[in-house]
Amino acid sequence: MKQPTHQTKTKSEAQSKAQSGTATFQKRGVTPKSQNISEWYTDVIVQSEMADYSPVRGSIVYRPLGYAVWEYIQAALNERFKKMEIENTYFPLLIPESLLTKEKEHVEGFAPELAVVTIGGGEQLAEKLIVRPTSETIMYAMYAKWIHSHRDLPLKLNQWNNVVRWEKRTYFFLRGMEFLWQEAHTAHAYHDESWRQVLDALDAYAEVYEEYLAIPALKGTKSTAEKFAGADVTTTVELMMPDGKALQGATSHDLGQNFSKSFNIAFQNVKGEQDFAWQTSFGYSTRSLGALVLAHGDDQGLVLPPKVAPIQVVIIPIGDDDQLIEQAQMQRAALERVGVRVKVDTREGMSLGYKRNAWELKGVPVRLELGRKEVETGFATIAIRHSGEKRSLDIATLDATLPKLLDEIQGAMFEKAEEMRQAMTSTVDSYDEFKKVMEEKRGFIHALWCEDPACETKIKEETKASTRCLPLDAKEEIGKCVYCGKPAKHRWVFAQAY
RNA sequence: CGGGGUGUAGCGCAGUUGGCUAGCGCGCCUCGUUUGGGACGAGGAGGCCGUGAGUUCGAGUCUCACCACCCCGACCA
Repeated sequence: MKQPTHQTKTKSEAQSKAQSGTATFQKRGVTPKSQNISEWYTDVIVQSEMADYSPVRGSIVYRPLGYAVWEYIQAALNERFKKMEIENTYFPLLIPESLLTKEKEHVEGFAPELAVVTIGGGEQLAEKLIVRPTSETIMYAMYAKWIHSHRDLPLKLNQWNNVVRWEKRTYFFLRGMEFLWQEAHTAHAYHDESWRQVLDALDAYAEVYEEYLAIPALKGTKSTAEKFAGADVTTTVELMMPDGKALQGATSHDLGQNFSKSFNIAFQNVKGEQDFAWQTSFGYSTRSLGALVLAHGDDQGLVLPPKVAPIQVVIIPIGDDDQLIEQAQMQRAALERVGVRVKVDTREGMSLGYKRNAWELKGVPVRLELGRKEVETGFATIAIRHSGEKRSLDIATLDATLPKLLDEIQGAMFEKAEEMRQAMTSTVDSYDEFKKVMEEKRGFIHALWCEDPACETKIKEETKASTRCLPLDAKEEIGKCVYCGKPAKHRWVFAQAY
């Protein structure tokens, strides 16, 4: 089938869009999600003003709406890190080349996507500086300096920063030349303790995805081929998107002693012997914003779960008489007192329809309309963004009913995402079945695999599906590899990755 | 890195076999009338036609080179 190119497509679409306002319910300028999810995705992000393209290739600008969502995520993670006694720090952006090359697997993993500074102050640098693709190396150089005794452990530091990876192809939030994330790096005296840390971090990630972004998270371990360069074990939270592709939501790595041996992070243990620290690292990036858009958005635009919505309730006064505006402001004050984030849209010269569409596009969970009718009856008209449902609520008790409604929405959005994921999850026992699922609907596929990387590669080549993880709760199941028929012990989860 | 496409007003685009003062829609500004699902009228502002060279009496239009961006595939959070 011939794929029309983006440009010729938007050309014809722009024409139909301009004229189709009355013909369909389509949001002006937003490609329907079902028609082309990738165009829809970009349209929604740009037009909701979450983010925009920048003059730098592959790098985007996080606009206030996008950044505010990121700040809620940061707050949620910081809270959890604090409980784990992880402290925030900041390390340099530029890393001396010699440091980066210390861990062999690590360099090899990142070499193709490094940005390198060779000139500084108009002069060739004696040693090149690497723009960090991640900070293991520079942090561990310092860890070596700071850690000498078992009493210096555990050391648990996090930083919120930006990293650069020279991606060939970029995509809003999901894959960028520069992205924002947090990277935490811990060092421990014992492996059981560091492994516990790996899992605790993974739990925190899953919690934030589920409780804040309302997206179910599948926890598991990565295959050898998919693990982080330099890690012994990589654990992951995998998310299912509505188009049947999986997104790696965050990763938490057991680094063993790989880095502590190359960076000489050594300490004297309780017995007085020299030992190398057991390390972990874990990260969560702005890719999660992409997951949020994909998972919940619809043809009307963005849909934000209340917990990460900068505006949870928008009040639109219908008409511009002063009493009405005053009513709206009073409601806002009352709602703010109970912790609801509210905006009153008093902009003049815009029709009601225009405002409704504008706030729908921006994903505000609840729209509250106050007009003559509402004031007379004492009941406000409420529109719920994610379901499109409308309700009538007693104005006098909004400060009690709206917080409850927001919780209800948060829960309903998760339920909906969970149903979608279940519908997108299959268990197969033959390769024919496997291929059929990949052709028809994709999604998560649970299949027995012998854990031979050769099979993994073949499956990926033939179906585009790679191993996403071995779920943490997977039970041992003796059987035959879905591809080669050799003995297999576990059912791995496969999917096409974003 | 391979394949495709596009550069003309803030955005989306049209611009005929080269021709005179470069156009349309949306958006923007001013004034007025409006506001229960993207309001209307009148007036107005806004252009090194991606960059450079060439052909020509004359280039948005033809030729060449370059640059940039977008889309599709192999790698990555």
